[in-house]
Amino acid sequence: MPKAKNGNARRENGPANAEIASMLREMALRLEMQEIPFKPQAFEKAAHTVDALDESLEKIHREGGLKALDALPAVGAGIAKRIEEALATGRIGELEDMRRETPVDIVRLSAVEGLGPKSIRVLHDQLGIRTLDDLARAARAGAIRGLPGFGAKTEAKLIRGIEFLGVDAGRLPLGEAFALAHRIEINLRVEGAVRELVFAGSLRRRKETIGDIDILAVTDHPVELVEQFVSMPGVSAVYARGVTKALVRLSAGVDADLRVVPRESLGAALVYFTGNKDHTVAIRRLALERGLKINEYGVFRGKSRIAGETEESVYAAVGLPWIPPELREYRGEIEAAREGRLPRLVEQGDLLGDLQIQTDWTDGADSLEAIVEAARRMGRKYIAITDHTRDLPMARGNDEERLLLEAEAIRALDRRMRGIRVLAGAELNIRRDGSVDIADEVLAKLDVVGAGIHSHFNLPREEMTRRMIRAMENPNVDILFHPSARHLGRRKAVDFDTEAVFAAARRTGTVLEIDAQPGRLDLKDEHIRRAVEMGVKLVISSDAHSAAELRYPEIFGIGLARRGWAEKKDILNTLPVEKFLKRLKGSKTGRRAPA
DNA sequence: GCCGTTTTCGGCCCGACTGTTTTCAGTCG
Repeated sequence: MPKAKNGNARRENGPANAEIASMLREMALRLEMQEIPFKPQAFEKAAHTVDALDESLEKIHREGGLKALDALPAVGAGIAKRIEEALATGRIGELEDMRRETPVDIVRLSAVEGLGPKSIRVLHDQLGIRTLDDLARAARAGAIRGLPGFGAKTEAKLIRGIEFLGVDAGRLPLGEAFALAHRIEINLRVEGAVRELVFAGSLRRRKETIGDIDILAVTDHPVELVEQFVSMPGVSAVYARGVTKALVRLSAGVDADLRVVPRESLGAALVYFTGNKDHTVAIRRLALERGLKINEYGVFRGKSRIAGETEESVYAAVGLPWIPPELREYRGEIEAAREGRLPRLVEQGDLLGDLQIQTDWTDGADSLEAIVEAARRMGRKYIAITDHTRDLPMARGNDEERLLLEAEAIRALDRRMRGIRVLAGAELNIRRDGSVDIADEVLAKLDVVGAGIHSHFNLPREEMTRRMIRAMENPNVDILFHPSARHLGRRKAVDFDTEAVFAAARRTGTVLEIDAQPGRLDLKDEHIRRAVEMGVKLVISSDAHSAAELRYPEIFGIGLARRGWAEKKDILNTLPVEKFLKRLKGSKTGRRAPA
């Protein structure tokens, strides 16, 4: 759960980092639409920096002024001034001008797959399209084919893209919900009225998208707390407010629900508001069978309350051990609990290594040295540096020569470092035919080789499956990175035969990655569960592109693995480095022993 | 607009693919 830093919590009234980052991104899109060279990338990079920051811009500016902003990577004098303006006024004047000049909803339009700023400009100039609705109407009416550069296929693709966006409308990706929850917590804790504050619902279950944010609070000042809640920044409408309950709409597009509960009912309320509906119904049914009644206030026999302060007491009352929140989806967890065969899930603190990290050798924001030092400080015992390879020129991917050069730099750094082992690796590109973009003899010299799909996302299932299996059959490919290649809310998972791919992973000794980037969360929970059942080994890695992202495995990855019923023994990077490498290389078929 | 073990000015966006073309523009990340 997000925790406010002790003591110095401040009410955050200015725009959050994420909001400023989106303003900068929108400026990049609009500059691109105007076909202004180079500036778009500059704004895009700056937005990335802001997203990856550990501290709030507001704090950085308060403590170090304009100079401190200017010192941030990819932020220079120009963007620093715009950030300062945004902090002071909540807006960037230049962005407002651009919006007035071309009033299109470029953010949502460019979220449609295959639709970029140049095309948006054409659609606006020729058809007056401003919004996603305009676009959907025009596409369905067949008004888009026939525009210069557009044809029937593009039109159909746009319709598919719009429909895909609509599927998840009204739900937030876990990463965004998490950040939002963190801000809410800070705002509620600032006055000191809260004794306990916990998030329940799908956020606590770490579901990949969140429909609303459920908050439980214990307080001696319920009226004040509710008042604080409904008047905090980011609330766009108040649906309900009472002494024990308030429901608001957030400008981020989801609802937040606050319930004030008595201390002695916190466990019962957590059970009541955490599980999905089926899980909760099943628990209440078990209670009925025993002549008990469960509600959000406790477990009752007749009028006497027999449990409810802790979750354990509630589950115990119906004859079950405590069930971890991530399992409460009614997917067999109740039977497993009753029969004493709940998995011993991987836990926070179990991870010793991180196997996918990018640096500024390619598209990462931080230097090799900086990221290794950050990993060491957070307690990692080993990390693999896996910069991109040549097929990804936009990420300045390494060719063989540069890859070996980087490996040398990594090994030199490893010799200097104490307390952390630094492994030389790469993130290869899997080509359309399943081959990879770096020669075998070079791969054989690396410690950790991951390969992932970065193009040709729409191959038919059989071809995609063959492609993935062929990549895993390469004796030098240790890990399949972000196996389904999805981008939450933006790009669907590629279509592949999971049974065949997982079987091949097992047969070839290839490890599957659980990519903890909040935009990826890949593999997803049910695939993790199936992979575990099939005996496939997994790693949880950050896919970090900056030091701040190194914490993704703990924030998102562990929860995801737990949703997939993964135990510590299923996750290879819970092993110490020597054992890890032995397992990684030893299980791989067709691999010649290193000379 | 940002950046500097090639540079305080002149580089940065590289290449494959798709769908639209009939030699190319836009998107991908």
